Amino acid sequence: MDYFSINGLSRLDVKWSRLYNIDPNFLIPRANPHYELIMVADSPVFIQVGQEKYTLNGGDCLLLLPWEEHFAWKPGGGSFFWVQFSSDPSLELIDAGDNLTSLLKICHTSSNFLRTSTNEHAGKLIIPRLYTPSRRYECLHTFEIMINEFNKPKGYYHYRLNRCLAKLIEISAEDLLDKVMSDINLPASIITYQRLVEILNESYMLECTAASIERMLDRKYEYLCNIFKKYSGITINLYLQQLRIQRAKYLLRETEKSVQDIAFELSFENPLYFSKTFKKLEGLSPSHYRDKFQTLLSAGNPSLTKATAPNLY
DNA sequence: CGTGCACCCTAGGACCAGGA
DNA sequence: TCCTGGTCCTAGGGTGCACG
Repeated sequence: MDYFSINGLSRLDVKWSRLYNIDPNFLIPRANPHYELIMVADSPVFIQVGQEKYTLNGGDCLLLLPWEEHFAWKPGGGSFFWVQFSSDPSLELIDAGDNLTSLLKICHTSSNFLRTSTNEHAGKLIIPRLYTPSRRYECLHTFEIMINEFNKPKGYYHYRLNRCLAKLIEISAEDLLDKVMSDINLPASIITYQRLVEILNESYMLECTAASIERMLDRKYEYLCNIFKKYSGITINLYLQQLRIQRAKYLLRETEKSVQDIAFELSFENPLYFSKTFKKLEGLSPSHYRDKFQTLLSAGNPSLTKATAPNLY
């Protein structure tokens, strides 16, 4: 069984959505450049994807990858809803050999608590290639809404289409999570981890020492390092650095404060060390970052404001 | 602001205790 | 016996300082 992981902050874009009544043309192999989600309205649907033959019944869903060849492996059949969409970043195929339970546990409990600007810390959703949603009538209804929006486009219909697609993906991911995780109680260390993240988020601009964190959580710092690394995949120090540099970038863009003042504001006792850390994480020094931003701002793009300049976040 | 260096603190692994 | 929470130990990475 194939599974895919999709970043919780992925940009989903619906390209097309229709109800397809199966006709003889479906015997001819076809492929398209986008992801395609199929949901059977009238069964059966005899569909072959690559070498795999499926007989889908009402309510069954199947996810096809871009350029994946598919066709009817025998004549006849009913109809299915389909939606084509793009995703940025792309969906990742998960090796069938992986332990799905631990993977879901990690996805369910990990880095989504971290408050940084990078997409890699967004929670991931795991969805199966082939599934029958428990809320199938809600899914069918959602497909009907999408097709209606597509047939009579008005107002912000494209935005509503994308929301519908996100809902279909969410239902699929929630189903899988419920099925696999129903008998698993999350360990107490998750609670400690959540409280730790909360403390880091609130105090990253102040002096945040190992001793003070130990006091606040009444746990050995070594243990806190362990669970933080376990659930987030990064170290406490790196996370604090990311939060501080994120704030530094904002101050460099939006204020006239000197690099030294910003360093002190972010509890860097040594401005030189601040520059070094900034360069390590961002690839350029604070002053270069500010210069680059100013250059972009005055490069003639009238829509570029301080709050919207790209490539610098 | 970049680089080199020395020192110290952090993080990871080993280990233990307790509970199921 | 396995799993989870927690502690101890130590290698090496992080940090701060000096200098160009």
